[in-house]
Amino acid sequence: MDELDHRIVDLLQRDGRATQLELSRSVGLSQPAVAERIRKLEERGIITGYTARVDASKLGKDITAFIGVSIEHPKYFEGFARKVLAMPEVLEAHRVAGQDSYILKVRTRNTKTLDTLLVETLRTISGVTRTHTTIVLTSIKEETYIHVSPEELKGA
Amino acid sequence: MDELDHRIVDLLQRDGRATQLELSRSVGLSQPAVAERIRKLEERGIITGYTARVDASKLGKDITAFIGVSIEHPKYFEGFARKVLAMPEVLEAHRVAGQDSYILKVRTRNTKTLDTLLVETLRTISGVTRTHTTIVLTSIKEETYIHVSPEELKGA
DNA sequence: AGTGAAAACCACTTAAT
DNA sequence: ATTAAGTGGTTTTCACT
Repeated sequence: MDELDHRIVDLLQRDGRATQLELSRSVGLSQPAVAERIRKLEERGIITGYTARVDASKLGKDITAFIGVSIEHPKYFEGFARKVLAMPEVLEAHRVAGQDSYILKVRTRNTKTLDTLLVETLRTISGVTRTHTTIVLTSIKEETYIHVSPEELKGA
Repeated sequence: MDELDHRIVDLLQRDGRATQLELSRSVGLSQPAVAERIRKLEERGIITGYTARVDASKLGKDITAFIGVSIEHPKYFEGFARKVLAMPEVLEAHRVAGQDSYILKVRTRNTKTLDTLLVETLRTISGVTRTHTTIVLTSIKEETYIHVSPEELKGA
C-alpha cells in the first residue's frame, strides 16, 4: 500500500466506473500496472465493491433518523443484531459505548413508517427497554468517502 | 419511474460496475433500452454517481464516533456547516430536532486523532457550546443501499 | 419507449522485454 | 513496471416497430 495505491483508491471512490486507462493516466503508471494493483486491492479486501449512489428522497425515502436503543442485558445482543440485519430501513447499526447499547441510522418513507418501525418492530425485539429517536431536519453532508493521507498508510 | 427502473437502480446499487448487457438480461429488456433508462436516471439525479466501497479499518481508520453538537444560536449554523464540510474526518453532518443542533458521524485514525478533532477543531468553531461523543465499539451493519419497494415509487 | 443488428470504440489480458 | 498486440466485450447508433 504505497502512495500510488492510495491515489487509485481515492480516484475509485470518486468515480467507481473509472477505467484502468483513465486511472493509469492520472497516477502515471501503465494501464496493466493499474490493473494489477486494483486486483490486489480487491483481493486484500481494501476495495470491497462498487455501488451506484442514489438520491434517497427521489426514491421516496424522506425521513432519516438516528435511534438510540437500550437493551437490558448483553444476552439479547445477538438476537437484536439478527433482527436489525433483516430490516431494510436500517442502514447502519452500531454497538456503542455509553448509555445506549446501539445506535441505528434508519431511512424511511415518512414519519408514519418511522413510527411503525419503532413501535411495531424495534420495540417488540426481546431485551429492548428503551429507544430514543432523533429526527434529521437537513443533512449538510452525507458521504462514505474515506480520506487517506499518505502518512496514515505506513502499516497497511 | 416504473418497476423496471426500480430494478435497474437496485442492481446498480449492488454492483455499480454491472454492464448494460448484464442488466438487460436481469430485467428482460434489450441492452439499448437499459442504456437509455440509465441515462435518464442519471439525468434526473436519481443515480448520482458511482463509487468504490473501501474497508476503512484497512486504510488505518479504526475509530467511528457519533458526535452531538450543541450550538448556542442559529446564527452560527452557516459558519458551522462550512467548517464541517471542510473536515475530511466528518463523513456525515445532519441538523437534527432535539437537544443537539447537529449530529456528526466521524471516522478517525485512533482516539488521539478523535481527541484532536474534538478539542482543537470542533470546539473552536464559533457558537459551539457542547459536544457529546459516542464511540462505536462494533458496527454490525453499515451500508448505503436504499431498498425501494414497488408501492413506494408511485410519485417518483 | 423498445428491438435488433451492426459499427465503432475501448477495456482488459497476455506476452515479451 | 513497460510496451505492444490481440481479443473480447461494451456502448453507441440507426432503422424500424
